[in-house]
Amino acid sequence: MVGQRQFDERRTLERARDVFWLKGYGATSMQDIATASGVLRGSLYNAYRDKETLFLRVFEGYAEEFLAEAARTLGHPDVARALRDFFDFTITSMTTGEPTRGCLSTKTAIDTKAEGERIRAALRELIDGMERLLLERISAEDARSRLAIPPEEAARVLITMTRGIVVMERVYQDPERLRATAASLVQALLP
Amino acid sequence: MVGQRQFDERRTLERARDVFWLKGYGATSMQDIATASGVLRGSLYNAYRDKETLFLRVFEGYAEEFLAEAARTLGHPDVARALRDFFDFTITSMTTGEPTRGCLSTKTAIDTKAEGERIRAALRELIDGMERLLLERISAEDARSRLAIPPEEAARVLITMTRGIVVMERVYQDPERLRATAASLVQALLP
DNA sequence: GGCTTGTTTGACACCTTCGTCAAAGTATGC
DNA sequence: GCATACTTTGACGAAGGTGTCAAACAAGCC
Repeated sequence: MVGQRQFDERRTLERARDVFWLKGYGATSMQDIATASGVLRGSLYNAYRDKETLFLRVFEGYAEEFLAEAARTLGHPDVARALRDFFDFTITSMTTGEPTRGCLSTKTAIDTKAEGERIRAALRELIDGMERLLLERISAEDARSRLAIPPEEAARVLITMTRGIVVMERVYQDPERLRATAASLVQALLP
Repeated sequence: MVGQRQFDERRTLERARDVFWLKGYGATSMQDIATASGVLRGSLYNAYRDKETLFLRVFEGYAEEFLAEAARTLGHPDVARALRDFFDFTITSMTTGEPTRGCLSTKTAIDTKAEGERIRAALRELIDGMERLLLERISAEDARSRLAIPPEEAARVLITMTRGIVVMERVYQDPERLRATAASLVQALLP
């Protein structure tokens, strides 16, 4: 290789992620990312083709990290506790920052400027992954018998609930309320 | 009055609502609304001051109508059926149109370009109203005893779930799946 | 008819966006 | 030291955004 990339790719993608996360896909301009990363717009276009492709690259890393951390939070031997830990993780993640950053995947799902099929597919992949993790956990011996409804249904209710919590965070800005709602659901699913 | 408004205000606000609903607040331009309504941009600015004020005006009508219809759907004497009817109404509402329009309040809640305090307040008002309706219904004699968790908590879980369903609609475009998820939750809350 | 008062209209100023491109720069291999 | 192959850089074009404003207009009142 000759004309080598001058900027730190890892760092740049991280900055891009932060901007996309905070402002959302549609409201983020390439200039925003250029400013945040210190890489000129032209270089970004040269390296990543366009905004959508750059975003997909960023989202890939985000999803991977998110799933890895989520899996860790589901580790507690008591199912109810594991689920609360899981919700706690997502809530902490979305209420981090000032102003709070919310949830990148949900922002993207709702963003009308992010309706391309590639983005949709990436979103589905992440949500499917989260649902799979939840299903695995609540299908375990100890959980299965305690569930109020079949594990497949419970997993879908749980994953849908995380999305709802994200929206409520935007409206009420109250993490405690979110945790309480999550705990209520867990209570109902594991009576 | 002398210089009277030339355009049909009711019709214009309806068109504006449709555009906001489809594209979301941030992605909608005044020109979009001008085109959809046939009213020139200048007239819109003259009549409504700016985009945010116009939106608030539109949202007011939307919220009122939504609450009225939601209240109607909760009327069935059997609680479980009433709740399913309620979810059915929201799901039908968001999957109407081609492409499906989703949910205006959720789109607005997530839109980073709609972070003004007036808009936030309007959103809270609507969600509070929906929660109140749900709480009233499930606090009724017949329901209270059947609930797996206290009615206040159940109401909050339910309203949060509607928001989650909106997000899942965006990702999977599958109304049946949404209805199934809603039914699962109702099943868990009313065992 | 003419005054008043608001609406309509189209042009305007100014800013931001995306994506492109030619020219300049630079590290490597030979 | 020079050709190669890629990146960087700044300018560019075309499009679209918000909000403003002066002039034209229309309807009622006297």
